[in-house]
Amino acid sequence: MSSPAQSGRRELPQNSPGNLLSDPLNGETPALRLFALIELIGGKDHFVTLQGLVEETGLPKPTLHRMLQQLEGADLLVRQADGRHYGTGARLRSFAETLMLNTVQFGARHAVLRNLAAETGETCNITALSGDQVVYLDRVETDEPLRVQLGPGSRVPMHASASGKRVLAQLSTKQRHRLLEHAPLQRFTSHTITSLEKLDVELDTIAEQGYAIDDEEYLPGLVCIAVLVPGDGERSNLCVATQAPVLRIDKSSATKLLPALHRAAAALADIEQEGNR
Amino acid sequence: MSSPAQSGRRELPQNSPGNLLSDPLNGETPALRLFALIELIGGKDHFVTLQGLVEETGLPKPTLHRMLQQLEGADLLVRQADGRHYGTGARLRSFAETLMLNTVQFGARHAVLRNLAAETGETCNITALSGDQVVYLDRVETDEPLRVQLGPGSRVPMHASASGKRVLAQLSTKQRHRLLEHAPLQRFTSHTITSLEKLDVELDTIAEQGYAIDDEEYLPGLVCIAVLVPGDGERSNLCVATQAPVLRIDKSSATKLLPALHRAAAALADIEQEGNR
DNA sequence: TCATTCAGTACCGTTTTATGAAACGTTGAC
DNA sequence: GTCAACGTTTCATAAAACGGTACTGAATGA
Repeated sequence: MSSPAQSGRRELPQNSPGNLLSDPLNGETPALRLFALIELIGGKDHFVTLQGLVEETGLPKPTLHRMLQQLEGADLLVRQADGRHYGTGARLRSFAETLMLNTVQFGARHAVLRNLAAETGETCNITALSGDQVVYLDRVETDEPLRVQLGPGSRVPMHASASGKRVLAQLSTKQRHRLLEHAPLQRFTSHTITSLEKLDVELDTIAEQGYAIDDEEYLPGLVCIAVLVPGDGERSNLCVATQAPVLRIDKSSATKLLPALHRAAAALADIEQEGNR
Repeated sequence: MSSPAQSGRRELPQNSPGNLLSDPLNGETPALRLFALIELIGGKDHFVTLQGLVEETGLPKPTLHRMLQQLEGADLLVRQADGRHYGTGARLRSFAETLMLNTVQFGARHAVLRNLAAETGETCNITALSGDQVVYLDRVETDEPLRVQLGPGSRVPMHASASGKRVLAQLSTKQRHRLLEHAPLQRFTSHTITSLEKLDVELDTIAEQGYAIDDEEYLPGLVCIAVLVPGDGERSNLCVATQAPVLRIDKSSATKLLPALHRAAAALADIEQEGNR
């Protein structure tokens, strides 16, 4: 029962270039700002004070005070004996442990991915369609010094990525257009497909051959090849992909990776099957 | 002065009528309720759906929907391939790991470890399962000149380490296989267990006897013995372990360290339970 | 095929929280 | 005693969450 087609909307992430990790403490909804504060404090190997946080974050003092109070009340932070230094609380540590313990699913996925990366010698990703963008769920980097940086959690448009195109290709023309019509096909490189007609042709080809290639359509010099991870039904929005600089792998030689990719996809499908209870 | 009756805007939980358990999802401030939702989802070893959460929490559907949307937008949760199951996102996992690395350094954990190292005269570690590998959270080195170098933060495969095997041993056969079957059991030494069947036998033995031994399975000449640090619930992914060259401690003499290890594990469990101070 | 069902999503008036400038307390250094 | 640096409280305003109701589209069934 895969239902990838989602109604077009959403204006949440708004990951504009300058705003990535720069200050998650500003411009977000209060709850997320609170969480970002926890992250900030939890990421330090020393205690923090109100004043220190004021200087570091630029937030008004009363605001931070209220936030800390709230977190302390929830036992997420703990005030030290001197009353002015905050550290992480028991609940937070317990949470971290539970979290790590219950990521069996993720662990299994990661193992498959690492195996694939070892086989291919290149950076490998697991991606999923989320909203109207492709999100990187997990990644294993190659050892090669020459590589592209794109952390897990980052997002990429559908029409300019191998994974995005592969997912789109399994939809009917009508469904594709419904997903695409609300956002223009933005151009990133000279190879980016920016016309709906050309994209349709490309997607039909992809549907036929089973794999998609991003031939420097998003980042110059970066080639990527993606195959679907089959889901319960006939459609899926999960992909596994390998990427490399065009210097090492070009559009034609990329197909040599297909056997390994398909093997990994089958393994991931197995895992997914178990995961939904 | 610790005055328990805090004047102020927020009355403490004081579970109002009709609450099943201590219900952190009701009666709290929105931000904390959001966090409680993350905890709820992160504490499960399977994915959740909107409908399932509605039934479990009793919160109105639109409210939960909004919360999930918010968390997904922040990359704290990720929607699975079918678009209706939610799981923990990359940001959350990365947060958990950072947290464990940082909370371990200062504070009582390190003291326990140092004490254990003094008692045993060998290098001691605290480790945790992260993804599909074992990560070293903290370590105290022996004074002996002959020793092995493996810094904190470094990773080791599950099937070839005492800690990894000890953690695996508490899982069901099915869960173990889900984690292991899709990536080969890589061989490191002639002692490495590379067959699933043999590993299963070994893990069952470990579950029974309570401790795991790495008998030169990862590095030639290195023996390691690990026990679990009990957590809140049944399972834990935290281990404490001692390692030494086979010249000083071999497979049979390693069990002499067990009393000290168990004492340290109990101490660490206490620390986890109580928070600090 | 068309009707039905139901999980998931959007809407929007109401209620609840968060916000932050300013003022107030408290502590400790000199 | 005065000062300075922080932590804490107040309060009018702005913003966000809330949740009943209604809509949508995919899955299911007749």
